[in-house]
Amino acid sequence: MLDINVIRDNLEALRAGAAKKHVEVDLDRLMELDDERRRLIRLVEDAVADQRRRSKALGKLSDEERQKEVASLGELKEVIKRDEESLASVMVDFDALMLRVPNFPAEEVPEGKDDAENVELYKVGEIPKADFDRRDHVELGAHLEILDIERGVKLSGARFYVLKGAGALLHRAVLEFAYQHMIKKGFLPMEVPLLVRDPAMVGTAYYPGGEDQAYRMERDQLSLVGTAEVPVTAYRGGEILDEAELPIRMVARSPCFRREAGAAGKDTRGLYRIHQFEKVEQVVLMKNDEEASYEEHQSILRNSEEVLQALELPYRVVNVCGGDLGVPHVQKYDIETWMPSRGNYGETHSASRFHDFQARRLNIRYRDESKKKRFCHTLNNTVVASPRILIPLLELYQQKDGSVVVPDVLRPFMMGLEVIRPS
RNA sequence: GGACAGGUGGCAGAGUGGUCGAUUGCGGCAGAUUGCUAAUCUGUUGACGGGGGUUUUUCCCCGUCCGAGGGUUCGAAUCCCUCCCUGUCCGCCA
Repeated sequence: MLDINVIRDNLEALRAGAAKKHVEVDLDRLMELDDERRRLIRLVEDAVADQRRRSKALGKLSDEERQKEVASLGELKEVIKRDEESLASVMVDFDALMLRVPNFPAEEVPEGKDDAENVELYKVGEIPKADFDRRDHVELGAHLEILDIERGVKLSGARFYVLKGAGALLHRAVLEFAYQHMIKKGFLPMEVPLLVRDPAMVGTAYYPGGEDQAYRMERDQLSLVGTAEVPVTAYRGGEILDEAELPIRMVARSPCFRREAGAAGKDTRGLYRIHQFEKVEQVVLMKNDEEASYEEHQSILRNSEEVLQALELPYRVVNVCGGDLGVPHVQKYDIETWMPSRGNYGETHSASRFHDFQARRLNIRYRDESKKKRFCHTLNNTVVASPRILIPLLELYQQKDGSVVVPDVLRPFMMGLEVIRPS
């Protein structure tokens, strides 16, 4: 959410920003609603002040005067009630529209309407050539008996899977490796609720707009999170922090649930697009400083690159274009890891910078040196998401004989297993 | 799930229809006192919104906020309803 005053003062810049993001938002209507809202607030408050004064003065009046005054106040009460109802109805529309006003995209965000126009910034690692025909992860997984998609679908439907044996171990190993990597860097490990109330979903800007992508337990009014970003970012919601506490760097490992509505028929093979996966996510809460925020964005991007480099997986970093940005974003970098079966890089990480957009919705503030309250800045990035990362891991580490070598850094997390072979 | 008791300012804790935004204590901040510290004394001390003023800071006026939302009333922290949360006991349960 943006400050209404900032919106008023930068209306044209915001229009341009929304256009860059290819987001439709009726800012003229917002201005009308804001004018009406301010007018009604003044009207109601002046009337209430009058009502209070006259009500208090009732005791000093004679019986006859009091009777007349009470009758007159009764009429005033009706007027106030009517105006309050008008205000409430304007506020409903105003608040709903405010939640849909997109954040300003950064200068360096490229123009473009969808992910095809994301701009590659750099590549790391050579794409290895194999002197044999590689199997894709689905075939390989079946051959090694570590991945069972058929029975996953039997249990839960399309886009579900079962990992077993060394597959289950590899999944947990890559997550644990990433988790510990972040803890060593000073991030605070967190275990958080995965079912959250609406304010957490709205605060992180998944709602409104993303309702179709989330599993919502209507009976309990809770949503299964699609990322630990939601509970971890919302964790300090409503609080006023000490500046000395900042930045707060947190890391959480959690299951993630996504409906993938609208993706029917897309990426149907294998582990790429699934309803349930696990992710290690880094989240930063920091002071309200655009330059520091930018630096932190670079820093959380590097943290994840370190994980891919330790796994020796080739990847590239892209600067996400306006049309592929979400409503809350200032800027986003995706990391795409080389996936032989796709013959291309596939998205494995997403590093986001929001300025105070989420913090304003979540009401996370701190007192700065001059004791002034300011909204924090928030950022986050994937550290690793599995099983999607198992696609390049299995496909690139496979040997001619159909076995898969376990990357060195993961062996300690796999009870020393060095090579995955059929049982 | 059932029964009971509660939710008041950073914390503790008064207040049961009318100068209550709220007694008091602790904490915080400022000052006094004292070689320093501690102790003591004095003062001060919330959030959000609207308007004015300044437009960096300070300031002034008004409104709202006693878990949330609704209701009764000329007037609600105080009465009523719904929901949320906490505690205790019972039931169920990984």
